[in-house]
Amino acid sequence: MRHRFKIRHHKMDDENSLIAQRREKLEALQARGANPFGRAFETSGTIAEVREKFADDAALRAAGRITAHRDMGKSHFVDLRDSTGRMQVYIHAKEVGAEVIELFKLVDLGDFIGVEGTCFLTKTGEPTLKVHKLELLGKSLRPLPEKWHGLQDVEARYRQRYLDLVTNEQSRSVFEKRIAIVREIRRFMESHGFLEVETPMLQAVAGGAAAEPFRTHHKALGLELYLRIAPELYLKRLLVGGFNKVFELNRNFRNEGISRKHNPEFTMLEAYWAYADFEKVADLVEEMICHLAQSVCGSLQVEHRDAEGNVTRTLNLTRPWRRARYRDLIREIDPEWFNYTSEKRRERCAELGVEINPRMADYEVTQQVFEKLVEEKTFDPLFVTHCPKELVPLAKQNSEDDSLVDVYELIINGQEISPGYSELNDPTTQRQRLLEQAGEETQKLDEEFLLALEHGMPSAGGFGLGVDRLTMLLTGAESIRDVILFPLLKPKR
RNA sequence: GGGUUGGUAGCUCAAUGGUAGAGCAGCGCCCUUUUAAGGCGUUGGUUGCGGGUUCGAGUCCCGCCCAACCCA
Repeated sequence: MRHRFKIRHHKMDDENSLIAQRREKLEALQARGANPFGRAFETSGTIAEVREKFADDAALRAAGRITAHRDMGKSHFVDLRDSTGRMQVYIHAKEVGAEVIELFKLVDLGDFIGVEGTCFLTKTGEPTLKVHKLELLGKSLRPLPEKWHGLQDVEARYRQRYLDLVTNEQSRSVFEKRIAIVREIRRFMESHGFLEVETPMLQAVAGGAAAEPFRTHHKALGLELYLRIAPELYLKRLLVGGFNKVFELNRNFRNEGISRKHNPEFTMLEAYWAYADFEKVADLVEEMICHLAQSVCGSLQVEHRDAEGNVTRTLNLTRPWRRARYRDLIREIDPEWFNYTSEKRRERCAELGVEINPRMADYEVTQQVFEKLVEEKTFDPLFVTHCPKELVPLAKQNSEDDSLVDVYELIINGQEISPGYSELNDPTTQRQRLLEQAGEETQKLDEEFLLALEHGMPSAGGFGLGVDRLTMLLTGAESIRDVILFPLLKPKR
């Protein structure tokens, strides 16, 4: 910003001159008795609201961050921005007191200011506030990223998300959508009679899923604890306790690899519905995701775009969604698949370009085919039902075919989005399954949970829904890091 | 964990092994309604870190750090 402000060119050791200059302006402000970091400032509303109230010659007050400055000599145009929009502000040397001009000389791009001004339209028709009062509300000591390209560096966008949000419109829009998704999930679940509950994140036994947990320690109790990998076993205790419909929408933690689809902490919706089954749950999830798409994207046709704005894919969420049995989907790849010997299946994998390793059991080989040739190629919603029990050991067995379990796996956009179960409520079977799953590590058995089941749990349907992945598919984000405000990164240095 | 690509000024990006540059931002000057304002001038660098090769390294080699993508 061009000012007739004398900069003393003493260079600080650990700072570049841009920061030194701003510090000098800060000191100059303090020397004048101005408060560079401001106080409460009454406004006529958010910037979007101020724009709505805009009327010729009306006096309005607005506050925001300065993101641009156009210096015309005696007159200055400043862009004031908040999360709701942008407002042009006009400062004229002869029409405003010398005090305001002196103050304005010490203001930089990135500073927060509050102004009071009169509405007028410029020659080009831009609604503008002609300033007569100006107050500093927060001095910025570091320059913002460039106005035109914004912050491009991917690493910096994750580490300094605040700069990403300030400069990149599309990034802020993704997070606003995420916020709306979370809000609408709560509204939807509550309007369907589900109660939101909170269950422990610190658990003595990390159960409810097969995943590596994070360990932590409780000092006063001298107790080793785990961050939960799932809330399932506590939510089921609540069914035992007589709650009919419960859900929890919160963080889970898994101490595993990081990828485009995985962050060590991630947000899940998990819900249990007494006297329902996986098919009723599937109906509910279908209805909910359609509601979310409609309210957040305004359509059931969800378009994904590349950086240039070209549509790369359109997901069609129109109901009813396809439901198909696991084995039928495999037969669509190869009608004879289940008549083959183990050896023949492995040969077919090679022909189909599906990589397998020799240690895999037959059902794992089939699952590889499923993942590569069905899941990764399915974009419109698909409920996969009647999975083999080996894949989902903790669900209820099918009453007609005990090699199958009563579950669905919902696939959208080539990813698993939501699993749904007819929940296992037989304590004896549940104990056997958990024992098999725990193997040698019997300390992983949640005896308190099994005790609860023995008191009687109603038949129930349950489901999980990955909120991060759902946000990815509704916003078209390619990476989970683009839908998590502060994804986990290694500390720099 | 493996492979590939990348890390240069506050930001966005250039630079055959031969004096590290541009635009924006900043600073100075001009301009009384501009819109990525404009014009003239100008400051700013431990090229991620550490070694090596070379008369000479941002560039080539080795190691390390961080990130993105792919694979496990």
